[in-house]
Amino acid sequence: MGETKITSQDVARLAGVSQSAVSRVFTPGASASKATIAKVRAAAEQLGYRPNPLARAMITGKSRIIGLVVAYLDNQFYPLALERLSNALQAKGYHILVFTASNSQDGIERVVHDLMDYQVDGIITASVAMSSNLTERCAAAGIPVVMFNRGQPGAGLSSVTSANVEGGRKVAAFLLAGGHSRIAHIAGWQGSSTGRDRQRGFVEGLAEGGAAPHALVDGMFDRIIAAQAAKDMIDSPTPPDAIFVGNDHMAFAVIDQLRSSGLRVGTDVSIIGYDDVPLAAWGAYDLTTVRQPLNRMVDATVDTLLAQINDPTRAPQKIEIDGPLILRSSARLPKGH
Amino acid sequence: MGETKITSQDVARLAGVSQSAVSRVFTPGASASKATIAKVRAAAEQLGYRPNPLARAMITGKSRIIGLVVAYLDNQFYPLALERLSNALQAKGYHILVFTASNSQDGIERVVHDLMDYQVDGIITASVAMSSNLTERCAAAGIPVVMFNRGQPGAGLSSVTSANVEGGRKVAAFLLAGGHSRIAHIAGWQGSSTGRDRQRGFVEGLAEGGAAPHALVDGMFDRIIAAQAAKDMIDSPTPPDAIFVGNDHMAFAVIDQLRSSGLRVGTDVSIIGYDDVPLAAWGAYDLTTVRQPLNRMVDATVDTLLAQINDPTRAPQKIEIDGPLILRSSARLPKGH
DNA sequence: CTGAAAGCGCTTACAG
DNA sequence: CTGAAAGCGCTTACAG
Repeated sequence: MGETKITSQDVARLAGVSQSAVSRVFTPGASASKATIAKVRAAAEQLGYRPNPLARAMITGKSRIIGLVVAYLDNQFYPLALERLSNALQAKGYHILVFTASNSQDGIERVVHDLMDYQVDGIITASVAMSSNLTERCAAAGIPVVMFNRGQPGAGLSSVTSANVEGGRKVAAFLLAGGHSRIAHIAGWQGSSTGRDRQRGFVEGLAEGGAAPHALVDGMFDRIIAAQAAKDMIDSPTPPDAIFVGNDHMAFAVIDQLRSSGLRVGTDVSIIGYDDVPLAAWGAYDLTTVRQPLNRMVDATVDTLLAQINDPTRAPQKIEIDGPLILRSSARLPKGH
Repeated sequence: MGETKITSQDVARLAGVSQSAVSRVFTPGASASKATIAKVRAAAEQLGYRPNPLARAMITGKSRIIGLVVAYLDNQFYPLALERLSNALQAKGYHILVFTASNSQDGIERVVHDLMDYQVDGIITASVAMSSNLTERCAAAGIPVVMFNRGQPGAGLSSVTSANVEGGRKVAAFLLAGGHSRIAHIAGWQGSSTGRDRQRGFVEGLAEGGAAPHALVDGMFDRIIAAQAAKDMIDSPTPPDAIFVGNDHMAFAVIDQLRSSGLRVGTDVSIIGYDDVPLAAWGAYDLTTVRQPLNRMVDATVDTLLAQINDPTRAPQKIEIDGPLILRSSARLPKGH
C-alpha cells in the first residue's frame, strides 16, 4: 500500500520530457507548448502526481498558508468567523494555520516567531491585541496583516470592522426614540478599538438627543464583569431603564442577571447588544442588537489580504462595513414602530 | 528593516564551524561537543537564527503540522475543542492547519489531497463523517488519524469519545427515578456513532427499568429538525413528560420550542441534553445534561496522536471517557435528591 | 519552447 | 565529534 511519493522526476520520465518542463506545466505563469502540457498532464494524471507545496514554498517563499491568530473562542462570533474565513480562503487555495494566543506578552512573542518560521503568506488577527511593536515586526518582515473586527489607531495596518461608531449612535437614537430616560452602557473593552468606538458613537448619539449615559462601566467583554455591572446598576437607587451592552456575549449574561433579579427584559428594562450572533435570535434571549455583517466582513478581509499578498506595495486599508439594528423583543420599540 | 533571512550558513560562519555542526546543534537527537554547542548557540542568539521548518520538513517528512478537519462550528462544543486542541498541540511544538469540510463527497476528497500535500504529521477529525475509504487512504499513506468525539465501528482507527452508551443509560435511569412515564428521545444523528451510542444506552436503560421510548426521532444534530420533532411530540394526543435530546445544541432549540408552546421546562416536561457546553449553565437554559469532559478528551486525543506519530507501528486505540450527569433545573429531580 | 544546472535551507550518511 | 557532500522536490535564470 506504499503510495510512495511521486515526484516531478517520475512524471518527466513517463512523459518523456525534462523535469523543468513538468515544473513549468504546474507553475502558474510559466509557459509550455500545448503538446508538452498535454503529455505532462496525462502522465501526472496517470501517476497521481501533485506538486509538493513545501518544496515549492521553500523556493518561492510562498506557503499558501495564512496565520490566524485568535484568543478566546467562547464568543460565538469568532468561531463563525473562523469557519467562514477558512472556507473563503480554501476556495482560493489557501489554508489557515491556527495560533491561539493568550494575551500575555510572552505568548504573543512566541506566536510571532512561529508565524515567521512557517513563512505564512499573510496574517489575520482576530480578537487579539497584538502589541504594535510586534505587528510592526511582521510588517517589517514583509508579511501582510489584516486585523479582523479590530482596528488600531494610526498604525499602518489594514483592518476590517463594522461601522462601530455609527452602530453605537444608532442604538442611542433608538433608545431615545423609545422614550427611555435612564440609559446606561456596559461597554466593550476600552483597550480595543471596537469597544471604544461603540461607546463613543453611543455617547455622541445620546448627546445629539440632549442626553448623557445614566451609568457607564467597562465590561471588558467578560460575562462575569458584565453581569456584576448590571447587578450594581439595578441595585442602585436610580436603576436604568435601558442598557446598551458592548457585545452580545456580555448581553446574554446581563439578561440572565436581570431575570434572576426578577426584572422583565424588554418591559422593565431594555437591553441591546452588538454582533447579532445566532444565539441572539434564539427564543431564550431574543436580543435586539446591531448586526455585524459577518459574510461581508470575511469577504473584505480575504480580499484585502490577498490583494496585499499579490501586491506588497499596496497601501493598508481600513474598511468599515455598515450593519443594521435588528429589532427583537429585548428592547421596547418607539411608538408607531 | 530588512530582517533578511538568517540561515545555518550564516551561523556557521560566525561560530567558525561547519554548517553541518549548526544543524546538529538544532537537531534533537544529534550530538555535538559542549564547545560546539556553546559557540553555535551564541552565534545563533546573536543573529536571531531559527531553523527553517519548511526545509526541515522536506527532508524529515515531519512538518509539525496537524490537520484538523471540522465541519460546522455552530455547536459550541467544537470551537472550544479547537481552542483547547490548539493550545495543547502548540505546547508540544505542533500547529493546527484547519480544513473545513462540507460533508459532500467531493469536499472530503479535496481535503484528503490537501492534507497529504501539506505533509501533515497527523490528522484529527472532529464532527465529520469521513468515508472509511478516505480515512483508509490516509492510514495507507502512513498518516496517523484520531477521530475526536466520533468512533467508527470496526475500522482500525483511533478515536476518543465520552462513554456515550453509559451516558444514555444514566439519563434513562435518572428520568425513570424522577417518576417520568412518557419518556421520548430526539436522537443525535444516527449516521454517527455518537448519536447511535447515546440512543442505544438510553433505550437499554429504559428497558432495564421496564420501560421503552414513548417516541423516538432522529434529530440529525440540527436545531430546526429537533424543534419540529419537539413540536410534533407535544402536539400529539399523548405528549411526553420528558425528552432526552441527543446533544445540547438541539436541546436549546427544543426548550425554545416548548416555551413558545407555553410549556414550563422542568415542570411540565423535563429536558436533558448531552455535552454540557458553557451555554447549558447559563440562566436562560439551565440545562440538565451529561457532561463530556472536554479537557480530558482533548488530552487523550493529543496523547494518542503524538504516540502514533512517534511510533507508527502502534495499534490504534479507542478511548472512552466517562462523564457525569450535571443536574440543573430543566429536568425534575427524583424524590429525596 | 525546452533542457541542464544551480540553488532554496536544511538533515544525514560517510569518512576521518 | 566534525566537515564535505549528497540530496529532499521543487523553481528559475541561462543557453540554446
